[in-house]
Amino acid sequence: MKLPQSFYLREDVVQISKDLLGKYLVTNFEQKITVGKIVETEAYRAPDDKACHAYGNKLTNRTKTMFGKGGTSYVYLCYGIHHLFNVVTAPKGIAHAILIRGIEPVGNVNVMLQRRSFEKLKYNLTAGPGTLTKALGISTNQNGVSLTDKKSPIWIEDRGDVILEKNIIASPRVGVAYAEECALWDWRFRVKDSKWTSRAK
DNA sequence: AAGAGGATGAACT
DNA sequence: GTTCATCCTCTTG
Repeated sequence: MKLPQSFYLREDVVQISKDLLGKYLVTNFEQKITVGKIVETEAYRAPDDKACHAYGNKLTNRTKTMFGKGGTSYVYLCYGIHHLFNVVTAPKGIAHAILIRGIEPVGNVNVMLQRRSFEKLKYNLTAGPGTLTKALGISTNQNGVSLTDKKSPIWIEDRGDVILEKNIIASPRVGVAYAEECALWDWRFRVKDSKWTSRAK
């Protein structure tokens, strides 16, 4: 079943990041439904997190999506190449977001292979925030869309999988060395033993 | 108006 | 381990 708005409106973005592990990210573009099980996430939290785009509650044309109501998508272009998909959480006005960093392909895998120009299935099909968006067909066109509307092309499902706390590995976030002391926070979460997470650096 | 740099990935040596 | 593709966003003047 589709996660309800209440799931996203909570204010503990770190807890929600862990809750998202084992949930299913689904997209539906051009009548092609693709599904991936979430196995890696990262939390970002304004105003105190220096790694967050909205650090200090900085409001710009880009970050305004993060201030929206929990349960919307935040997609932005990274390095001019990669479209990174985030889930906005907390009530409107609080800029929290969760970057989806890794999924395990489980539905319509052949469509994902096509989108990535892969001949056959390999672990790097969907490991990493820039690759999974390509496999699922997500781009900055979907910035700000709802994840809970009936007609939304992106949503997240709970299919009953439970990831035990002991099977969640927490570590520092990747690529945020500039964030000083916040770079050490263990806000990156992944499912232990999953082969579909991005490689640690 | 211009310039620097980024929540990365892939292809190199 | 290193390099580079590539463009939007934000800061500065």
